[in-house]
Amino acid sequence: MGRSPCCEKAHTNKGAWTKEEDDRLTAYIKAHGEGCWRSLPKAAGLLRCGKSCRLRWINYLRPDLKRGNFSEEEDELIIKLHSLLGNKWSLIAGRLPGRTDNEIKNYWNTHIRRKLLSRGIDPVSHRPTNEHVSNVTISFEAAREEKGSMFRLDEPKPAIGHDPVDWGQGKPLKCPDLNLDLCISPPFQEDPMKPVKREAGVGVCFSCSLGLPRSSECKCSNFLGLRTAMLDFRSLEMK
DNA sequence: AAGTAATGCAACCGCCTAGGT
DNA sequence: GACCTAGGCGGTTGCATTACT
Repeated sequence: MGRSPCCEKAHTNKGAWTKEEDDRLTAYIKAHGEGCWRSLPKAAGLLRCGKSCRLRWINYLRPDLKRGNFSEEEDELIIKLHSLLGNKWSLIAGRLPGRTDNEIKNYWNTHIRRKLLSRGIDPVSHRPTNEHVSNVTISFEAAREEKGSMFRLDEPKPAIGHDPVDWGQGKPLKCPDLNLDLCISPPFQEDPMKPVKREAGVGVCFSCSLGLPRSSECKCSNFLGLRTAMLDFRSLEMK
């Protein structure tokens, strides 16, 4: 059994909005403000789903929207933000006043993707498409979105420069997105001819190397079994 | 001029999450 | 903690327009 639909589909219009519907929605929101999208259609006399009203208002009817072509600066900012945030269109839109997530998403898919590909850049990874080295990008994006993280990207955009380091109202960010342009190489060995000597507290037991829960006898100092099992940071070369 | 393919974009769909009970 | 609801988001679709043959 699935969720109940967000509205009564049998009695709702679908497809393109008419001028009259736009006028009704605009007039209602101007009079009563945004909010309670579920009940809005009925109150405004619209045969539309609440979600549809919200989308129409946010994407096309809001008075603060900037219509028209994207500038070169906006292009570059979108590319930069996408390289940091990925497909977080709403967050990207939050940094571009007057632009909506839907508009940016469409613009990305129709223009910027092609632009990057023509430059020989992969629009997903933002790396040259002919790059053969296996790269690892370590991002704190996921952690950042959690409560209590060092800073939040969904804060209102300060009227400072476009560089992410400026987003903290001029204060240096404690943890900007970490993109070390790392690549994986064989594990570090001071002298490849010497056998590796593991000191107490440095080596890992078998279970830790597999990432299994630590046993009571375990004296490993590894971090989630990553020290030698997966990520010996000494072996991550800075490019 | 007509037919077809490519493109752009508005709108929808389904999932996720936060907040309330 | 479980459940429900509304709002929000990203992916996808479908239609109108434009470009090409």
